[in-house]
Amino acid sequence: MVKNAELAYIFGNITKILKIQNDNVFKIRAYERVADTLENMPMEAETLYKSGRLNEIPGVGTAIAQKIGELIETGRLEYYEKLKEKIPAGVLELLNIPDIGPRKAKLFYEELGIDSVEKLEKAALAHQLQSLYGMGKKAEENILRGIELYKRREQRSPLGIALPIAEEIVRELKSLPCVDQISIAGSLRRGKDTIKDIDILISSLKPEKIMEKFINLPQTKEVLAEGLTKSAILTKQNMQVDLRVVSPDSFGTALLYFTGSQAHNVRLREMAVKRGLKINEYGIFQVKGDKKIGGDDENEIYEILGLHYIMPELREDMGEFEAARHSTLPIPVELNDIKGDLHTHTDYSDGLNSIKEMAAAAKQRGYQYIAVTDHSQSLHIAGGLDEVKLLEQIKRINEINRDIEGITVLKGIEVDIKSDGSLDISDDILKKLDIVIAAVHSNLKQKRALLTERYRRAMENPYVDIIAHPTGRIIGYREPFDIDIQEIIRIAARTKTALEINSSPERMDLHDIYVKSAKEQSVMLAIGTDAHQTSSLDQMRYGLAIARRGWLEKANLLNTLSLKKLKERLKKK
DNA sequence: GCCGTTTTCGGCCCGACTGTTTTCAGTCG
Repeated sequence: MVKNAELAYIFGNITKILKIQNDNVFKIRAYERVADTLENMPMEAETLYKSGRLNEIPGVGTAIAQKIGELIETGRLEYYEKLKEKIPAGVLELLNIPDIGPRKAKLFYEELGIDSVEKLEKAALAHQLQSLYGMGKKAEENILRGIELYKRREQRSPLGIALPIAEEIVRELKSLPCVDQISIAGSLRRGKDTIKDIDILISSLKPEKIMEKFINLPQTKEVLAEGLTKSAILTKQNMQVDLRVVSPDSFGTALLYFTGSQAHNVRLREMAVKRGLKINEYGIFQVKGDKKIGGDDENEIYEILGLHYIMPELREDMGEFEAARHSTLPIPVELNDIKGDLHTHTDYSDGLNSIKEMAAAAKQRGYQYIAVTDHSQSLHIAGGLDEVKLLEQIKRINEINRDIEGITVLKGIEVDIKSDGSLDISDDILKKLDIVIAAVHSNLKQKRALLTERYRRAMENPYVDIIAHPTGRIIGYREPFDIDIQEIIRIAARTKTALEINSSPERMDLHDIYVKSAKEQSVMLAIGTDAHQTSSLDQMRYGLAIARRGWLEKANLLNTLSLKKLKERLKKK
């Protein structure tokens, strides 16, 4: 089985090589588009290939269809092999570094023979890059900073990437009859926005059978460790997966132990000691006589320690013990509390699906409403809407709302906040919308005070309801903007502007710690998937993880409100 | 390389910013 992800990876690499070779930009775009589509489409390309329907994939014509066919049939692609002879893989790696594009990669490779990140770093530290045409001191510094970022990205994966990989492995292991209980553990279970490796815990009386299956999974690229209680593999996506197998009567304490965080566990064990108890991964024991008094159920451990159950997302030793003792733990918001998505795109800008398709997909997910918030005009590349086109879309949505039942499409916009804090769409037009999301997409390196001021102006606009992806970070690629986030939270509170929890895996923005402080200042939050296609509406759960880690309850979120209540709550137009 | 059919050939989203230039290339989104 050739996975879409593998095809996407290869077409992505072809794209990169063609860019470095300075090939026809439209040809490059064609490959790039296909790589992107392959990665995100729900249907397996191989399935389509077998029924002769590859050309149904948008952007796939005869040439690319032939190449996909060759890959599926033979596992390799002659065209790709030839390209790789000219540009080594290490040169492609350079493109993942911020501030390095095809031109610089080519320059470094041809002039200095740089074909790896390590060599690039060496050359930069030796100030060899400065002398190259078009390069200078600052460019060299930027590259060194980019390498640092890049290295960190290598270490952690976004929740939205790691979780599906983990779930697939869990599904496969679960098929073994000797598996008693199975759970994802570690930071992934705690819903952290980025994950270093995947931890999976199984209880079983036949660990050898489980380990055998595990190290021979189709995902396995390399076996890092192999034992009866603990094994580790590296997947084809270079993600480390640790598997632990314990006996059924230890599942609860083992899960507690492997879920962490370490700080949480330390506190928990300290509390046990004070009660003459001892917790390890095999159970909770009375120190006197070493008598086991529990261990098969997580909840039981908290109970024995006189605590309410603390859900994994809160286990960071960030006040959860105190809250558990005083019965002030949040009542966690659940996926079925979510009544709608407040940040989506359609084919009016850079989305893939029509308004109707997005609405139908939202309805299918049990929502009452979906806000269509396409980009505004200054984001040209995303096909941002000018006022004429926006008015046209408003009209279209009114028609659709008359036609469809069971879901309401909210008329919205993701309006660009310009460098001076003014908006990209006039108030006269904004007031015709149900919901206005404002976002910064340009001039990202403004000075802290200036950028914060820019946000202030936007939030003070009477029509702005939500600030999208407030810190602007792209995980592993772009640091959060240099903004005074606490000041922004204060302004949000004063202006009754909601802050977004953007669910797209690479953003996961606002970060949980700021979500919590926003809640503490009575700022409303709104989870938006930023979906550019129907399937991405499912990313809601990643934003939900942030919300839960941010101690949010139903009442702290705009999109747990019914349609009627939401409309009352949005800024008065 | 894909797409459409008032085009089977000629289009195909491009503006802002940065750092390096002395008029613009490279990167980003």
